[in-house]
Amino acid sequence: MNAPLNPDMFDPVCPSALSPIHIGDKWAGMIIRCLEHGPRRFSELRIPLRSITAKALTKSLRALERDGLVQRTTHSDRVRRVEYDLTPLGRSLLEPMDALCAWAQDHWEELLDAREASARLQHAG
Amino acid sequence: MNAPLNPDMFDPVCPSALSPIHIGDKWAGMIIRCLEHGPRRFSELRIPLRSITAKALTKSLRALERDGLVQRTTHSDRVRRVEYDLTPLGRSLLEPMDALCAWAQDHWEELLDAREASARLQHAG
DNA sequence: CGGTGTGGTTTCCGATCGGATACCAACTAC
DNA sequence: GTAGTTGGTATCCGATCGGAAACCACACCG
Repeated sequence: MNAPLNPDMFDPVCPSALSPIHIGDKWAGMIIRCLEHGPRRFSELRIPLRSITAKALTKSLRALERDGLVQRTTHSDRVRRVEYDLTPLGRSLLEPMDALCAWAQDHWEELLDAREASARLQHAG
Repeated sequence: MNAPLNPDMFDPVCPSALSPIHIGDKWAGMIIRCLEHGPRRFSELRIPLRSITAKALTKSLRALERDGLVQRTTHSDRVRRVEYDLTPLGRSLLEPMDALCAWAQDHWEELLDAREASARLQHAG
Protein backbone atom coordinates (compact mmCIF):
# COMPACT_ATOMS: atom_id res chain seq x y z
CA MET A 1 0.00 0.00 0.00
CA ASN A 2 0.71 3.62 0.39
CA ALA A 3 2.62 5.26 3.23
CA PRO A 4 0.57 7.90 5.06
CA LEU A 5 0.98 11.44 3.85
CA ASN A 6 3.21 13.64 5.93
CA PRO A 7 0.97 16.27 7.57
CA ASP A 8 3.81 18.78 7.18
CA MET A 9 4.64 18.03 3.57
CA PHE A 10 3.74 21.57 2.62
CA ASP A 11 6.02 23.88 4.52
CA PRO A 12 4.25 27.24 4.93
CA VAL A 13 7.48 28.92 3.81
CA CYS A 14 8.05 26.56 0.90
CA PRO A 15 9.96 28.32 -1.89
CA SER A 16 7.26 27.33 -4.33
CA ALA A 17 4.93 29.77 -2.56
CA LEU A 18 6.99 32.57 -4.11
CA SER A 19 7.12 30.99 -7.51
CA PRO A 20 5.33 32.90 -10.27
CA ILE A 21 4.34 29.57 -11.82
CA HIS A 22 1.14 27.86 -10.73
CA ILE A 23 -0.61 24.60 -11.50
CA GLY A 24 -4.37 24.94 -11.79
CA ASP A 25 -6.02 26.68 -8.88
CA LYS A 26 -4.68 27.38 -5.41
CA TRP A 27 -4.68 23.71 -4.36
CA ALA A 28 -4.23 21.69 -7.57
CA GLY A 29 -0.45 21.57 -7.50
CA MET A 30 -0.40 20.33 -3.92
CA ILE A 31 -3.10 17.76 -4.63
CA ILE A 32 -1.11 16.36 -7.54
CA ARG A 33 1.92 16.06 -5.27
CA CYS A 34 -0.19 14.19 -2.73
CA LEU A 35 -1.18 11.67 -5.39
CA GLU A 36 2.34 11.16 -6.67
CA HIS A 37 2.87 7.84 -4.91
CA GLY A 38 -0.58 6.33 -5.31
CA PRO A 39 -4.29 6.88 -4.82
CA ARG A 40 -5.63 8.79 -1.83
CA ARG A 41 -8.99 9.13 -0.16
CA PHE A 42 -10.80 12.41 0.25
CA SER A 43 -10.21 12.71 3.98
CA GLU A 44 -6.63 11.57 3.57
CA LEU A 45 -5.97 14.50 1.27
CA ARG A 46 -7.28 16.97 3.82
CA ILE A 47 -4.47 16.18 6.27
CA PRO A 48 -1.46 17.75 4.51
CA LEU A 49 -3.67 20.50 3.03
CA ARG A 50 -4.38 21.59 6.56
CA SER A 51 -6.54 24.62 6.04
CA ILE A 52 -8.56 23.32 3.12
CA THR A 53 -12.33 23.11 3.47
CA ALA A 54 -14.33 20.24 2.02
CA LYS A 55 -15.86 22.66 -0.44
CA ALA A 56 -12.50 23.87 -1.76
CA LEU A 57 -11.11 20.34 -1.99
CA THR A 58 -14.19 19.10 -3.85
CA LYS A 59 -14.03 21.96 -6.29
CA SER A 60 -10.35 21.50 -7.00
CA LEU A 61 -10.71 17.74 -7.43
CA ARG A 62 -13.66 18.15 -9.78
CA ALA A 63 -11.62 20.53 -11.94
CA LEU A 64 -8.71 18.08 -12.04
CA GLU A 65 -11.12 15.33 -13.00
CA ARG A 66 -12.70 17.46 -15.73
CA ASP A 67 -9.23 18.12 -17.20
CA GLY A 68 -8.39 14.43 -17.20
CA LEU A 69 -5.55 14.76 -14.70
CA VAL A 70 -7.18 12.86 -11.85
CA GLN A 71 -9.55 9.92 -11.78
CA ARG A 72 -12.21 9.44 -9.13
CA THR A 73 -13.21 5.91 -8.15
CA THR A 74 -15.99 4.89 -5.79
CA HIS A 75 -15.29 1.50 -4.23
CA SER A 76 -18.21 -0.61 -3.15
CA ASP A 77 -16.83 -1.44 0.27
CA ARG A 78 -18.89 -1.73 3.42
CA VAL A 79 -17.77 1.75 4.44
CA ARG A 80 -17.96 4.41 1.78
CA ARG A 81 -14.61 4.70 0.05
CA VAL A 82 -13.76 7.13 -2.73
CA GLU A 83 -10.25 7.29 -4.10
CA TYR A 84 -8.50 9.85 -6.26
CA ASP A 85 -5.61 8.84 -8.46
CA LEU A 86 -3.47 10.47 -11.11
CA THR A 87 -4.27 9.54 -14.69
CA PRO A 88 -1.32 8.96 -17.06
CA LEU A 89 -1.90 12.52 -18.25
CA GLY A 90 -1.78 13.84 -14.71
CA ARG A 91 1.31 11.82 -14.00
CA SER A 92 2.99 13.28 -17.08
CA LEU A 93 2.71 16.67 -15.40
CA LEU A 94 5.11 15.62 -12.66
CA GLU A 95 8.14 16.07 -14.88
CA PRO A 96 7.56 19.72 -15.84
CA MET A 97 6.47 20.33 -12.25
CA ASP A 98 9.83 19.05 -11.05
CA ALA A 99 11.54 21.45 -13.44
CA LEU A 100 9.52 24.28 -11.96
CA CYS A 101 10.35 23.28 -8.40
CA ALA A 102 14.01 23.20 -9.35
CA TRP A 103 13.71 26.68 -10.84
CA ALA A 104 11.99 27.99 -7.73
CA GLN A 105 14.66 26.53 -5.47
CA ASP A 106 17.49 27.84 -7.62
CA HIS A 107 16.06 31.37 -7.63
CA TRP A 108 14.47 31.53 -4.22
CA GLU A 109 16.91 34.10 -2.86
CA GLU A 110 16.61 36.30 -5.92
CA LEU A 111 12.84 36.21 -5.58
CA LEU A 112 13.03 37.06 -1.89
CA ASP A 113 15.47 39.89 -2.53
CA ALA A 114 13.25 41.37 -5.24
CA ARG A 115 10.21 41.29 -2.98
CA GLU A 116 12.10 42.86 -0.11
CA ALA A 117 13.59 45.55 -2.30
CA SER A 118 10.21 46.57 -3.64
CA ALA A 119 8.73 46.45 -0.14
CA ARG A 120 11.46 48.83 1.03
CA LEU A 121 10.74 51.20 -1.85
CA GLN A 122 7.05 51.01 -1.04
CA HIS A 123 7.74 51.86 2.61
CA ALA A 124 10.15 54.66 1.75
CA GLY A 125 8.02 56.18 -1.00
CA MET B 1 16.52 47.10 -32.86
CA ASN B 2 13.55 44.94 -32.27
CA ALA B 3 11.16 43.60 -34.89
CA PRO B 4 7.55 44.64 -34.30
CA LEU B 5 5.43 42.21 -32.33
CA ASN B 6 3.07 40.08 -34.36
CA PRO B 7 -0.47 41.23 -33.50
CA ASP B 8 -1.59 37.60 -33.82
CA MET B 9 1.18 36.05 -31.77
CA PHE B 10 -1.40 34.77 -29.29
CA ASP B 11 -3.73 32.50 -31.19
CA PRO B 12 -7.09 32.49 -29.38
CA VAL B 13 -7.07 28.70 -29.64
CA CYS B 14 -3.46 28.36 -28.55
CA PRO B 15 -2.93 25.00 -26.80
CA SER B 16 -1.46 26.83 -23.83
CA ALA B 17 -4.95 28.17 -23.10
CA LEU B 18 -5.90 24.67 -22.03
CA SER B 19 -2.77 24.10 -20.03
CA PRO B 20 -3.29 23.71 -16.30
CA ILE B 21 -0.01 25.51 -15.71
CA HIS B 22 0.04 29.28 -15.44
CA ILE B 23 2.68 31.96 -15.06
CA GLY B 24 1.67 34.73 -12.66
CA ASP B 25 -1.71 36.26 -13.42
CA LYS B 26 -3.80 36.06 -16.55
CA TRP B 27 -1.41 38.14 -18.65
CA ALA B 28 2.06 37.63 -17.14
CA GLY B 29 3.04 34.65 -19.28
CA MET B 30 2.11 36.42 -22.50
CA ILE B 31 3.91 39.58 -21.41
CA ILE B 32 7.09 37.64 -20.73
CA ARG B 33 6.85 36.10 -24.20
CA CYS B 34 6.47 39.57 -25.69
CA LEU B 35 9.69 40.65 -24.00
CA GLU B 36 11.65 37.59 -25.09
CA HIS B 37 13.51 39.35 -27.89
CA GLY B 38 14.13 42.72 -26.28
CA PRO B 39 12.52 45.64 -24.46
CA ARG B 40 9.05 46.85 -25.39
CA ARG B 41 7.03 49.97 -24.75
CA PHE B 42 3.72 50.05 -22.95
CA SER B 43 1.63 50.71 -26.03
CA GLU B 44 3.65 48.21 -28.02
CA LEU B 45 2.67 45.48 -25.56
CA ARG B 46 -1.01 46.26 -25.96
CA ILE B 47 -1.02 45.21 -29.61
CA PRO B 48 -0.60 41.42 -29.31
CA LEU B 49 -2.57 41.41 -26.04
CA ARG B 50 -5.53 42.67 -27.95
CA SER B 51 -8.22 42.80 -25.34
CA ILE B 52 -6.08 44.06 -22.49
CA THR B 53 -7.02 47.31 -20.83
CA ALA B 54 -4.40 49.79 -19.67
CA LYS B 55 -5.38 49.03 -16.10
CA ALA B 56 -4.82 45.30 -16.45
CA LEU B 57 -1.51 45.77 -18.25
CA THR B 58 -0.27 48.20 -15.63
CA LYS B 59 -1.21 45.88 -12.81
CA SER B 60 0.43 42.87 -14.40
CA LEU B 61 3.61 44.79 -15.22
CA ARG B 62 3.84 46.18 -11.66
CA ALA B 63 3.58 42.66 -10.26
CA LEU B 64 6.29 41.42 -12.61
CA GLU B 65 8.45 44.34 -11.55
CA ARG B 66 7.85 43.65 -7.87
CA ASP B 67 8.92 40.04 -8.35
CA GLY B 68 12.10 41.09 -10.11
CA LEU B 69 11.15 39.52 -13.42
CA VAL B 70 10.78 42.71 -15.42
CA GLN B 71 12.54 46.05 -15.25
CA ARG B 72 10.85 49.33 -16.02
CA THR B 73 12.93 52.15 -17.49
CA THR B 74 11.83 55.71 -18.19
CA HIS B 75 13.90 57.27 -20.93
CA SER B 76 14.33 61.01 -20.93
CA ASP B 77 13.52 61.49 -24.58
CA ARG B 78 11.56 64.37 -26.00
CA VAL B 79 8.47 62.20 -26.19
CA ARG B 80 7.66 60.13 -23.12
CA ARG B 81 9.18 56.69 -23.49
CA VAL B 82 8.90 53.89 -20.96
CA GLU B 83 10.37 50.50 -21.69
CA TYR B 84 9.87 47.14 -20.07
CA ASP B 85 12.58 44.51 -20.27
CA LEU B 86 13.20 41.09 -18.81
CA THR B 87 15.70 40.94 -15.96
CA PRO B 88 18.13 38.00 -15.94
CA LEU B 89 15.76 36.37 -13.44
CA GLY B 90 12.81 36.88 -15.75
CA ARG B 91 14.83 35.58 -18.67
CA SER B 92 15.69 32.46 -16.69
CA LEU B 93 11.97 31.66 -16.64
CA LEU B 94 11.94 31.17 -20.39
CA GLU B 95 13.50 27.74 -20.15
CA PRO B 96 10.91 26.15 -17.82
CA MET B 97 8.23 27.99 -19.79
CA ASP B 98 9.43 26.30 -22.95
CA ALA B 99 9.18 22.95 -21.20
CA LEU B 100 5.59 23.78 -20.27
CA CYS B 101 4.70 24.82 -23.79
CA ALA B 102 6.15 21.57 -25.05
CA TRP B 103 4.06 19.65 -22.52
CA ALA B 104 0.92 21.51 -23.54
CA GLN B 105 1.54 20.83 -27.21
CA ASP B 106 2.31 17.17 -26.61
CA HIS B 107 -0.89 16.67 -24.60
CA TRP B 108 -3.22 19.06 -26.33
CA GLU B 109 -5.45 16.37 -27.76
CA GLU B 110 -5.67 14.50 -24.49
CA LEU B 111 -6.68 17.73 -22.76
CA LEU B 112 -9.30 18.44 -25.40
CA ASP B 113 -10.65 14.91 -25.21
CA ALA B 114 -10.93 15.07 -21.42
CA ARG B 115 -12.82 18.36 -21.56
CA GLU B 116 -15.17 17.10 -24.23
CA ALA B 117 -15.82 13.84 -22.41
CA SER B 118 -16.74 15.64 -19.21
CA ALA B 119 -18.87 18.11 -21.14
CA ARG B 120 -20.78 15.19 -22.68
CA LEU B 121 -21.33 13.64 -19.25
CA GLN B 122 -22.48 16.98 -17.97
CA HIS B 123 -24.94 17.31 -20.82
CA ALA B 124 -26.18 13.73 -20.49
CA GLY B 125 -26.48 13.81 -16.70
C1' DC C 1 -4.74 77.65 -30.10
C1' DG C 2 -6.70 72.76 -30.65
C1' DG C 3 -5.67 67.92 -31.75
C1' DT C 4 -2.86 63.74 -31.16
C1' DG C 5 0.07 60.24 -28.81
C1' DT C 6 2.02 58.26 -24.61
C1' DG C 7 1.55 56.15 -20.22
C1' DG C 8 -0.94 55.80 -17.29
C1' DT C 9 -5.02 56.50 -12.85
C1' DT C 10 -9.72 56.44 -11.07
C1' DT C 11 -14.29 54.93 -10.61
C1' DC C 12 -17.91 51.76 -11.18
C1' DC C 13 -19.75 47.27 -11.28
C1' DG C 14 -20.80 42.46 -12.02
C1' DA C 15 -18.53 37.96 -11.52
C1' DT C 16 -15.73 34.98 -9.18
C1' DC C 17 -12.94 33.20 -5.12
C1' DG C 18 -12.36 31.40 -0.96
C1' DG C 19 -13.30 30.64 3.89
C1' DA C 20 -16.78 29.58 7.70
C1' DT C 21 -20.57 27.26 8.98
C1' DA C 22 -24.36 24.28 8.86
C1' DC C 23 -26.31 20.51 7.06
C1' DC C 24 -26.88 15.82 4.89
C1' DA C 25 -27.24 10.47 3.61
C1' DA C 26 -25.28 6.22 4.18
C1' DC C 27 -23.05 3.13 6.96
C1' DT C 28 -20.77 1.23 11.16
C1' DA C 29 -19.91 0.55 16.05
C1' DC C 30 -21.49 0.33 20.64
C1' DG D 1 -31.09 4.03 20.03
C1' DT D 2 -27.01 7.24 19.68
C1' DA D 3 -22.69 8.56 18.30
C1' DG D 4 -18.98 8.71 14.92
C1' DT D 5 -16.97 8.41 10.20
C1' DT D 6 -16.97 9.30 5.29
C1' DG D 7 -17.71 12.19 1.44
C1' DG D 8 -19.64 15.35 0.41
C1' DT D 9 -23.70 19.99 -0.47
C1' DA D 10 -25.87 24.40 0.48
C1' DT D 11 -25.75 29.00 2.14
C1' DC D 12 -23.78 33.23 3.45
C1' DC D 13 -20.43 36.75 3.06
C1' DG D 14 -16.40 39.65 2.54
C1' DA D 15 -12.44 40.14 -0.60
C1' DT D 16 -10.57 40.09 -4.91
C1' DC D 17 -10.62 40.07 -10.16
C1' DG D 18 -11.27 41.90 -14.33
C1' DG D 19 -13.44 44.64 -17.87
C1' DA D 20 -15.60 49.33 -19.46
C1' DA D 21 -15.31 53.86 -19.47
C1' DA D 22 -13.84 58.31 -18.15
C1' DC D 23 -10.28 61.11 -17.03
C1' DC D 24 -5.47 63.05 -16.76
C1' DA D 25 -0.55 65.30 -17.22
C1' DC D 26 2.71 66.08 -20.37
C1' DA D 27 4.81 66.70 -24.65
C1' DC D 28 4.69 67.46 -29.47
C1' DC D 29 2.60 69.04 -34.06
C1' DG D 30 0.68 72.33 -37.07
